[in-house]
Amino acid sequence: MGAESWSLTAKLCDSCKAVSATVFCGADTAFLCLACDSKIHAANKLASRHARVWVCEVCEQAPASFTCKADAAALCVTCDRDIHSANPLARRHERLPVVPFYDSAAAAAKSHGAAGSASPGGDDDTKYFSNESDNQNAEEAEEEAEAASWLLPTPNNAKGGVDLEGSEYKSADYLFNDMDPYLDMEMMSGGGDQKPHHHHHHQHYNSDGVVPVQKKTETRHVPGPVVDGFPTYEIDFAAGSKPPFMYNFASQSISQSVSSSSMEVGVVPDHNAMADVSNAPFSRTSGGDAVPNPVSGLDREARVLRYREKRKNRKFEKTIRYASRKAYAETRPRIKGRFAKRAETEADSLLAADASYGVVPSY
DNA sequence: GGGTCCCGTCCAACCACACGCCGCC
DNA sequence: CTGGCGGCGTGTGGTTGGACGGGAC
Repeated sequence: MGAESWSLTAKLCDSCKAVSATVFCGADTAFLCLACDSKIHAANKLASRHARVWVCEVCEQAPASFTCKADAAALCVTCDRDIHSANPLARRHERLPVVPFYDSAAAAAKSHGAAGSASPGGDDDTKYFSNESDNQNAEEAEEEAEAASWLLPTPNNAKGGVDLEGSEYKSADYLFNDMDPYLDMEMMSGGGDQKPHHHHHHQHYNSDGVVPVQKKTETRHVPGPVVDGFPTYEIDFAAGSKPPFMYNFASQSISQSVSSSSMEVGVVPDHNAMADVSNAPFSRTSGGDAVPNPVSGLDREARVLRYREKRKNRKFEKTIRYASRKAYAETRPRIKGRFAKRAETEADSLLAADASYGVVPSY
């Protein structure tokens, strides 16, 4: 799964014009495929210092500006707003400004699993959840980090362990202060999110849920004015931290029609709003020459739909941590679906089978 | 419009046990 | 400090009962 599987045309590599672009080089203002990126940016020392970012996974037309941990996706400003302005839960997704990489895109893809976008080689499932990889430790660390990003601090934690003056608690509070509590409940169930430990749909907003929140990181997100229910950020990067590779994040009226929830419940998008969104220009922080307008409203709608489906399949599948346990569970006897005690004879035969396994029988 | 019934959908709970983890020696 | 051992907790999947939503009456 990946860029190739998207039926709509992704932006082509500015260099070879043959393959869809997966990275964007700000210095060159060029969209490049993996191969060309490696070729070009390994050419000399100067080129190797070009900061690159992934191309947005949704529109595949613009440089990613944010990485959504919950969606495990890199999104451009417009798509980020499309998707995360939809509802309170989506708004709570922890998004971090995309950090540019200077290494080869292939290497960056390996080291920045969740930060990647339109996946190099096309298979971001592998990137996010490669289960048989050689790089087991890095993978586990990545998984842990991702899992951690999903944990919602309980109010107790927020009050006790987290500085109330910090942005973490305040931002969550901020994000919820205007929410419609009955909006987008299906995010938790229909969307296949990690299961809440409470009963049924209407109880999903709980303090101990697993819905991620905007968390305090090395960056400080200072909520600005809410634009149509969506906060505008002023991101203040702490001294010492690298400035993010960002594009403008202009306040703009935005419809909530293009959203995870609306898509998932089949609400017909407001095409006027779609056009409004898709026509939103994104300009570069430097240079000022405009990047081509991403995609039409319908294209965007289709892309977002595909993205949603992709995310659903990818992100919310049950994660098997121990394949051996899975294998064992599948072979265990059951009674009405419940694990049953293994009959002694069966256990004996299994033991015998184990004992004899690999032993050359003697006659 | 409100109440009741029925049907379809969703999901937490249940079970046994191998294995990972941790403390102890 | 290291390795072995033992105990405890965790994770695993198919089925089911209960709860809920929505439509019909």
